[in-house]
Amino acid sequence: MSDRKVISFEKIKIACKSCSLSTLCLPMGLEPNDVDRLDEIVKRNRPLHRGDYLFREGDKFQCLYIVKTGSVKTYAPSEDGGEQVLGFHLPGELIGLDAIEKSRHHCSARVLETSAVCEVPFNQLEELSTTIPSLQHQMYRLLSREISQDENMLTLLGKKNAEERLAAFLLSLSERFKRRGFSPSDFHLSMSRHEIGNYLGLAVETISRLFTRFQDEKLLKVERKHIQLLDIERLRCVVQGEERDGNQRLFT
Amino acid sequence: MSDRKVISFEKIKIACKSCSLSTLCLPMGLEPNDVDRLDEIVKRNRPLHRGDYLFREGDKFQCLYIVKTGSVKTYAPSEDGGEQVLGFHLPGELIGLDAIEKSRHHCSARVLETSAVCEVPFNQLEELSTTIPSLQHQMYRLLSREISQDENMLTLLGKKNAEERLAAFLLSLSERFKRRGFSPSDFHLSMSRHEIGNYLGLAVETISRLFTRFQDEKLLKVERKHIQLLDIERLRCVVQGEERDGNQRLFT
DNA sequence: AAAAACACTTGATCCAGATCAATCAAAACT
DNA sequence: AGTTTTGATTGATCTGGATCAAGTGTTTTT
Repeated sequence: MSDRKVISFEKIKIACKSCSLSTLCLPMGLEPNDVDRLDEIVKRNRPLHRGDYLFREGDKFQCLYIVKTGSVKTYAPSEDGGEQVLGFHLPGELIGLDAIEKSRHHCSARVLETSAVCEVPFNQLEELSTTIPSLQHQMYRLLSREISQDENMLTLLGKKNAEERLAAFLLSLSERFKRRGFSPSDFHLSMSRHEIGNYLGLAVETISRLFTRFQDEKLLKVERKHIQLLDIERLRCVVQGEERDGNQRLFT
Repeated sequence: MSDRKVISFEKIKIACKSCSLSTLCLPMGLEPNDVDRLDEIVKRNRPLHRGDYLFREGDKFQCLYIVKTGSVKTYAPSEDGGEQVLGFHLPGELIGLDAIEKSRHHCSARVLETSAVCEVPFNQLEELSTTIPSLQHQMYRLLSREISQDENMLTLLGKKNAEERLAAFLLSLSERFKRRGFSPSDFHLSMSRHEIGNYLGLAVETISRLFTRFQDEKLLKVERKHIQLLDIERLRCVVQGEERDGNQRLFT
C-alpha cells in the first residue's frame, strides 16, 4: 500500500469534535466533553466502495452506521430476488435504527459510491446514553425523526402520483444537500434510475420519462446523473399536486 | 352521572402491574418496583368515544398515549381535506412516537370505538428513563419497532398489489389480536372500508370487491364489520403473491 | 315511523403507469 | 480500438385499480 493512500485514509479519521457534520449527527446538542466520550466508542474504517455492504438482512445487529462522506442505500430484499429500497443516506445520517428491537438487521445496506462511514457499537452507545441524558435525548430525537420520515414516505406512496413523487424526491435531496453545505440546485445522483424508481414505487421507464418531461417544462436540467434544479418553487407546486393552470386539486 | 358509570370507569383505572397488557406495553421487561415508578406518572382518563381526538396535527407534544381497550387510528391530514391513515392501534400499542423530535404532533389521532387510553407525559418518562436503564432500553426497542413496521408498510405500498395488501392487513390484525388473547380468526373491524382503503392506498370499491372475492374463494367470511378468517395458511400465500396454480412470482 | 345521512356493494368505463420492445450511449473489459 | 455489458431513453401497448354511477342496507335524526 502506498504512502499516499495511508495519508488520505488518515485524513478521514477525524474526531467527532472536529467533524464538520457534528451539527447534524449524533453529537448534536452534546457538551464538548460528552462528545469526547462518544468519540472514544466511534470506529472509523477505511473508505468503502460502490456495492460494498455495511450489513445484510439477517446479520446480527452490532453497530449503528453514520455516513461521513458519500452515500448509502438501505433496502429490504425479498425471497424472489426483488427488493424495496427504503432510503438513500447522506453524510450525517444514521443507519440501522430499525434493527435495535430484534437485535438483527432486517434490511441490507450498500454504499452507492466511494464512502466513509463511522461505526458506533450500539451496546456501548446505549450504556453511554444512560450516563449522558442529552445523548439519550438525541437518540430519542433521531429515532423519532426516522419514524416521521417513514410516515412522510407512506403518504407519498399512498397518495401521490408519479410526478409528485419524483418532485418530492428531488426536493428532499436538494434540502439535504443544502444543509450539508452543498449546492441545493446542482448535484450528482449517486443512485441509478432503477433505484430511484424502486424507492418511489415506480418503473424505471416512468422515472426516465418524468426527467424528460421536467426538463421540457424547464423545471430542471438533467444530463445522466447530473441534475440542475432550475425552478425549485415550481417544483414545490408540483409536489402539492397543483394543476398546470394553477388550480389546486380537491381532496385525495 | 350514575353510580354504574363511575364504577365502570374505576374498573378501568388499573395499575400497570395488574394490567393484562403489561407484557406488550411500556412496562415490558421492567422490575416490579420500576413498574411502580412508571405507574406514578401514567394518567388514566375516562373512556373516549368514537371520533374523539387524542391529539391533532400541530398540537404541542406533551404525552405518549397507549391504547388500553378499543382502537385508535392515526392519520396525516393534508391541506386539501384529504388524509393518509398511518396506522390502526390496538391495546398495548404506543401512539405519538413520531412527535418527539419536533415536540409537535404532525399527525392526528382519533378513537375508532369507545376506548380507554393511558397517557404518559413524555418529559417525565424521559427523565425516568435516565434512571432506569431497562426503561431506556424498552423505549429504544419500541421506537425501533415502529421504524420496522413503517418500513414493512413501505414495502407493502411500494411493491404489493391490492389483494396482497388486504391479505397482509387482515393477517396483521389477526396476529395482533392473537397476542392480546382475542381470537385470531374471528374479529370485528372497528374501521370503515374507506379507512382500510385509505391506509392501504386503495379505493373503497377495491376493498369491497376484494372482500367479496376472498369470500367467494373461501378464504374468509365477511358480514359487515365481522370477519372470520377461514384459511389463514392460504391467506399467507396470497400475501406472498403466489399464483392460483401454486407458482411463485418471479422478481418484482 | 319516516326521512335523511351514511356505509357498503356492484357494474361499467377509463386512465396512469406498467410492461414489452427497440435503440442508444456510456462505461468496463478484451 | 473494438466488443460486451449495463444503464437510460423513447415508443407502443396493455391492465390493475381508479373513477363514475346506481342501487341497497344500516344507522341516525327528526
